[in-house]
Parts: sequence; C-alpha cells; structure tokens
Amino acid sequence: MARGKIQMKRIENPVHRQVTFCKRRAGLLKKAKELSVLCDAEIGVLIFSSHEKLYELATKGSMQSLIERYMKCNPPGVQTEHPRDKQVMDLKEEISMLKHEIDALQKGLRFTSGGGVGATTLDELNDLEKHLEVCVYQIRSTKMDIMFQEIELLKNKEGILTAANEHLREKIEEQYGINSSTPAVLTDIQYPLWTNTQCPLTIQNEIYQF
Amino acid sequence: MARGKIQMKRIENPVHRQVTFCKRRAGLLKKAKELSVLCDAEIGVLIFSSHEKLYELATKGSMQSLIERYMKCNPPGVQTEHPRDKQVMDLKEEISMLKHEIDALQKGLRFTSGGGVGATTLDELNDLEKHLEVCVYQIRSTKMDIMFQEIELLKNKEGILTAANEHLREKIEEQYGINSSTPAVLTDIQYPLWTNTQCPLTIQNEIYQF
DNA sequence: ACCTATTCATAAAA
DNA sequence: TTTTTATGAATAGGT
Repeated sequence: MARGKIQMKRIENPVHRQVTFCKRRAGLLKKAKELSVLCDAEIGVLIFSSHEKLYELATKGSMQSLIERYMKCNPPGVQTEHPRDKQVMDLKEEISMLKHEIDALQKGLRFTSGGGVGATTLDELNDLEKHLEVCVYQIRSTKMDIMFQEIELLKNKEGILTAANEHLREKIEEQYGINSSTPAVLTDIQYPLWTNTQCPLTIQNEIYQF
Repeated sequence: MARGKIQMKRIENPVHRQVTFCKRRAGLLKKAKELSVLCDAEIGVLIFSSHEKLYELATKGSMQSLIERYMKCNPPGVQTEHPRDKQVMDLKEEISMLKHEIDALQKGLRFTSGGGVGATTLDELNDLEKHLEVCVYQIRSTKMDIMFQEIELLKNKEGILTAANEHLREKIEEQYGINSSTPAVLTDIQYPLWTNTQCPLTIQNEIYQF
C-alpha cells in the first residue's frame, strides 16, 4: 500500500514475506481490538503462519469460551439419532483402514512426488525436480504420440473418402456422358476434398508448439 | 480516522456504532484474507456483534479444522469432554481428508511410476502435466527459501572474516612501521576479500531467475 | 449506499 | 525486528 502497491498473491521472496507477515499481523490484531472496543463486539482471531506458528487474539474472555460459543451457534447438521458409540467406532475403523491404505501408497510414491514434505535438503530437492521434469517430458512425448496416431487415422480416412469421392464423381460424369447432355458444367464443381498438404499439416504444426 | 479521529472507546450513539461495525468488520475480514494470501497463512476470525450475531471467516479449510488445529497447538490439557456431535464431525472430517489424500496419491502413482503407461487419454495427460508443473514450482520455491537462508549465513561469515582480515592487515602494517624497513611493499598486496557487491549478489541474481 | 477530507497502514529501504 | 518515509487504503462524518 505504500511505495507501490503489491499483487494479491503469495509473496515469493521469503524475506519480504516474513516482514509483511509481521507488519500485517500486527495491523490485523490492532484492527480487531479496535473493532471490539468501538462496537462492543467479542472477537477472536487465529493465525497460523506458514511455519505453523500460532498467533491468537481473543477480546473479552478466552479463546476457549469464544470457541464454545461458536459451537453453540453453529448448527452442526443432522446427524443426531444414532447409537453414538457404535457410529464413532465405525468411523474410527474407517480412518484406520484409510491410513493403512495411505501408507501403502506412500511407499510407492516415496521417490516420485512427495509434495516436498519428505525432502528437506537442497540435493534431495534437486533430484526431485529433475525427476519431475523427466516425467513432464515423457508426458509431452506421449501426448505427441497419441496425436500423431490420430493424425494417421484421419489421413487414412481421408484417403478412403477421397477415393470414394473420386469414384462417385466418375460415376456421375459417366451418367452425364450417357445422357449426352452438357457434362462440362458439373465437372467444374469444387468438391470438398482435402489435399494431402492442407488440414492435417495444420494440426501437426500446432502439435510442435509444445 | 477521517474527518477527525475518534476515541478508542465504545461508540455510544447506536446508529454510529452500527455503521462503524459494518465498515470495520468488512475491513477486518478483507485484511485477514489479504494476510492469508500474501503470507501463506491460515487465518480464522470470529466476530460476535453486540446483538449476538455471528460473523466468521476461515481462509483455507473450515473453521472446524482450524479450531481443531488450534486445540492441538494449545496444550491446556483437558479438552476431552466433547459433545459427541463434535467428535463425530471431527472423525468425518478426518475421513474426508484422508480420502482426499488417497486420491492425490493414486493420481501421483498412476502418473509417475508407470512411465506414462497408466494414463491413456489426452485429457488425463494434460491434467497430469499441470499437476507435475505445480510440484516443480513448489520445489523451486522451497529451494529458494533454503538458498536464501544459506546466503544470510554466508553474509554474516563474510562480515566477520572481513573485519578479522582488516585487523590482521593493520597489525602487519604496524609491525613494518616499527621495524622502519620498506613497509610500502607489503601494503600493496591484494588480500582475497570480497566486497559486499561481489560474490553474494551474483548468487542472489541466479536465484531470482525462477 | 456513496462522497471526501483525513487519518492510518504499510512497502521498500536502512 | 524496528524505524523511517512516501504512498496507497481505510474510514468518520456528511449527504
């Protein structure tokens, strides 16, 4: 807001981000206090920094009491009539199974895309980056293969249709020849045929833009 | 704050108070959203007006999950006596998150481990490509964070070494001054010192290329 | 809800 | 972090 406005997206420079976080956090908490005092409102603010650090503010009473009050106001939805204990047990069992499944999957993924959580050193990150770039390359290659196959298919179809058209055209001309009446008019008609240098190549050019 | 500042105490005129409440509440929530976006923080705001009406904001995830996270960070110990409803809600939410995680993992596995064998349609490949590019982007961001930290460390070391070198050089000059013999030769020696505008800045420039 | 004169918040730099 | 300074934002009081 000062000395040039900034884009509303994550600040990439970590130093700038940290400085901005400090300042704006202070500003936000100040504003919250002011609103509470001026308008006699009860306000709670929870802030988890990107480094998982917690900052909080509760005007009037504690954060605990505020949260309790929030829970009361919030209609938690219709899920009332049940032997609760059994329901809870079922849910916990489901969670256990899901966690097990995640473990299995993570073993397979350990080396591919850990979302950056697993790797912490520069070398590990570099390896990961290279691997992913290779994957992207392979994907693009596969995409190109698929599109080439489609093009070949289309070319074949085109050939067949061209031949069919040619055949039909000859038939028509033959008809007019037999009737011995002004055949020249029809032979000048432009049939909607592609030559081999038109549409398919246009598609190919688009592919090469990757 | 405009047209005369106001006292930081409850606004007695109820009309003024209501107007101010609306305006400042909007301002506060906007600021919270901005801080969350700019600094990648998870933020929750709870506002109870003086008439018990609830206004809330949760950037990223739900207020429920935020409160849960808060409970974990806050070790006030006894938080066991939940109304079952909340417990069930929590479990369901956890299940939802786990399922989501499994989805993500399965996608990652299909896309990366099979060398492109798993995905067969163009759309799948495009999705995969985008996903991997996001991963690479995140990795580069993390790399930058790490390198910035290293640079700060090196800068500190540099400062210390520069000071030490300076000190030693002066000592040497002093020595030659006392011995009153051809001191000029030694003072012309080039010591291997970096100035603040050399090596470190070169590294920084490379980082900014991401 | 919309207008401005002011005060406030804050981005960049130190 | 904190301070400083130049600017963009928020908003108090009116309409």
